[in-house]
Amino acid sequence: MSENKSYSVASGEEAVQSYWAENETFAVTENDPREKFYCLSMFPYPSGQLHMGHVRNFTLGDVISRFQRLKGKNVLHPIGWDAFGLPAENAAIKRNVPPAEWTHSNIEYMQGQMKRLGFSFDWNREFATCDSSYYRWEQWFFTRMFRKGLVYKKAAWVNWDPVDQTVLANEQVIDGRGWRSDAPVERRELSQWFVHITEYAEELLDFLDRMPGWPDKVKTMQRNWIGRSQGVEMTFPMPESPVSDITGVDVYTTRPDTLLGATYLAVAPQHPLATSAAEEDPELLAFLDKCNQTSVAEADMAKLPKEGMFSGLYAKHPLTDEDIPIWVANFVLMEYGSGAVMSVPAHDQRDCEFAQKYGLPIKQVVKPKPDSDESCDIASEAYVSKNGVVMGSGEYDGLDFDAAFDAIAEALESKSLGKRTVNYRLRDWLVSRQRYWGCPIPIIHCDHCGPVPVPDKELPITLPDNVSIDGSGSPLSKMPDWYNTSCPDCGKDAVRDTDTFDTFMESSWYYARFASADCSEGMLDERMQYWRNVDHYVGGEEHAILHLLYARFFHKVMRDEGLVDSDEPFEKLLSLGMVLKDGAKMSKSAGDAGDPQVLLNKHGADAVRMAMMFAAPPEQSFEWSEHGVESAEKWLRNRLWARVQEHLAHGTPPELEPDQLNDEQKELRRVTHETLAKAEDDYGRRLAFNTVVSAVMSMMGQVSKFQDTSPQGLAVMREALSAAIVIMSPITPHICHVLWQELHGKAMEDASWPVVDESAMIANEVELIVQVNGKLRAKLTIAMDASEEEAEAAARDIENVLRFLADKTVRKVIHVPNRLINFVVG
RNA sequence: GCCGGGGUGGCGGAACUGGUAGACGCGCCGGAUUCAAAAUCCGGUUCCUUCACGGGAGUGUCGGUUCGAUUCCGACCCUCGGUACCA
Repeated sequence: MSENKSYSVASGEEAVQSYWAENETFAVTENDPREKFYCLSMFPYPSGQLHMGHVRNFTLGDVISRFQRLKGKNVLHPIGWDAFGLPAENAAIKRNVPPAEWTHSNIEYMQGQMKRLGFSFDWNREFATCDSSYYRWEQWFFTRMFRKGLVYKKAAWVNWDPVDQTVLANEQVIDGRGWRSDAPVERRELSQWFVHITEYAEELLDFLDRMPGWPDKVKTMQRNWIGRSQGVEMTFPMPESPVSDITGVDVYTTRPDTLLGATYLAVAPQHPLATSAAEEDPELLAFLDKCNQTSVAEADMAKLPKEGMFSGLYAKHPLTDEDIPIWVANFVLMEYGSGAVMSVPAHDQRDCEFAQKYGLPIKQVVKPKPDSDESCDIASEAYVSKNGVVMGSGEYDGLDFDAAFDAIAEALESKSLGKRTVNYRLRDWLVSRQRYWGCPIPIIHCDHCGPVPVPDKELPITLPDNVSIDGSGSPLSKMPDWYNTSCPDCGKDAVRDTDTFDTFMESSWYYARFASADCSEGMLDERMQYWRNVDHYVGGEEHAILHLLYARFFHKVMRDEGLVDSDEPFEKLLSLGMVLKDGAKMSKSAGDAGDPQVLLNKHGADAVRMAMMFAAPPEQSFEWSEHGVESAEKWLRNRLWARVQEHLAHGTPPELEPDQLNDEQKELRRVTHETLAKAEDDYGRRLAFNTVVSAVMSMMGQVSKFQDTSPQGLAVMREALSAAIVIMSPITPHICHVLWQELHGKAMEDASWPVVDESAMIANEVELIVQVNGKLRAKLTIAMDASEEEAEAAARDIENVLRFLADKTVRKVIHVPNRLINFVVG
């Protein structure tokens, strides 16, 4: 072995990558005696090139996979492509390149980048969601959901670009205008497919309490998103309604105790009562038009100043029969609930501000309890507490929240004007998109039979490729050759649905497909039973709600269809913080920010991976800087590589004999085993890969100072270097592969995590902190596990401590063994 | 607006269960090596004060609990993510 052998990034890493490819090192099967471990990084959208957010995501998944392999697991670590979506159509419009072609060339390029980064993927299982062999089973599954009654059609409001004559995604609406046409967006009502996720709301909520492997932060967000509440659904009757099938205004409230304080109703601008009233009121019509010229995005709506207008209509109060005016308000969402709310300005802050603005009556019906210290000044702000007692409500006066809730609910129930209900903020999942580059919805519309699911034997319904995309309309709806067909039930002329699925449909079950990626007989096969449940799912925090909730829902529906036999898809979740560039999330819309290619060429994959892992703990967002990459490369070359080469030049040492070591040798051995123990804990439990790196750096600092070339000195050195290589190998697998081979003549992938020798970690002395009144005054080296008496005596011997104890009385001594002793003086 | 995070030296971050704030690295400063430089190696580096020993302040802001708070509680400021058609 040559002492001068230098570390070469380019040739070295690519040779190791070829070795992995030729040996299919990371291809796994189900016929394996080891315990299985399924590690999955959220698959990427093939946007063109990887950005540093991808590098972080896949490196983290790779580190976890490689660590679990060292721990003796049979690790499945697959990769695929979330290939349908808007950017491919945008590219088609802009550069006149077909979405399929654009997508496939992006995939090819990004595959190359992934291989160059050395990820331990089982490439045999790779697929893209735009492969008909994949989406075929999504179509098949949708028809199962259709037959189960889990899907239905309903009108929904979309952003409409009046110039391009097309539906806009929220992202495509910029300051209320279409991104290409710059025309003010309008709202338009379309008939759309919905999936009945609310039917699973209770279960989706309940299981959050049984998912210890998920971060509380994500579970809290999902809980709030589902938004379960208990309240009362009631009707404000309208004996003289202008709309024939409306006989009252339905509202839901969680505060029936304040019902007697309701002074007006507010309906959404899209509510049938509003549109009806506007027919005879040009001013109201103008207001509705104005309301309909905003995007449908909740964030945009919520930022609008709260505005409203009286509709001229009244409803009857369900308990008092009083006339209650009906207002139209821009903050009421048509999509949520019944599109109408009852307003109690005295006890709801938003209602209060609205009432003040428009001079509507404010009627107080709850007051603080006499012994309460709550403040209540209805003139300035609403009193929203549930701890008060009812007043000004006749027979209900004096009741507390619970009693008033029940009494008023019963009164409404006895008049058949209301009932107690559980309500969810969660809305059903709108899955239809008026776009081309997505999975065609497998439904045929027949004038005689209605919507009919495409029979299994006719699946998949593939996308036509001779399509022209010019940014106007919905491409499939302009292709009669494609959509004209016959009804599977009656055989008469019929048309295909020309919408495609929301791409969250594809990402809701891909994790399961990886277990049986090549199965052509069904959506999943028995191999899913072996791999079932992703043990560790790694992905960005931006997916904390939508993607993860849809995937959990899909899993439960698959379970109810007998396709999987567990309740939840992901045992453990690692929710990654954002990699920011100039303070914002890296994404397709942010352009090419953070292309790792230059860094890979210059410093190699190990250095890029190491710099990324070292930069911050996984859950934390941070601003990416390239500065760490060069220093990572230097450390690998000048520390790890150099120390191993020096060591190899001394030949093979004898067997390590722990009992024969001198103090210095014991000390290095203690550091080695403490580092191993810390790294194992950081990898397995804490997921703090940044501190794994810093621990190894510290350890290598000790190694560099250790100059002992005696036989046992070399043996201790060899143990230390071997530990450093094993610990680093999940993060910097290429250089570790080479060094391990040189040190042990064996393949790195056959190595296993060393057993920590507890006896090597025992120290004789500890450093004790000495405080006076909680302030650090001295440090003290003392025997391990010294008693309080010994510690106190030793501390009282220190000059600086005595200075602070002089002419004071020690009132208390706090001793935390092996940590500190604190004198409380007065 | 609403929901959920985050805020620690010049910078990225560490401090794991309330017990030494600033590990490790970048940057910077000094030294060794060199004819010189690059590369490499060694040392220093929160701020104020002190010749020094030491002392004081300090983890977004203000307040609280505690012998002791980056850590727990309350209010606020800033910032990031999500907000249902970006993925």
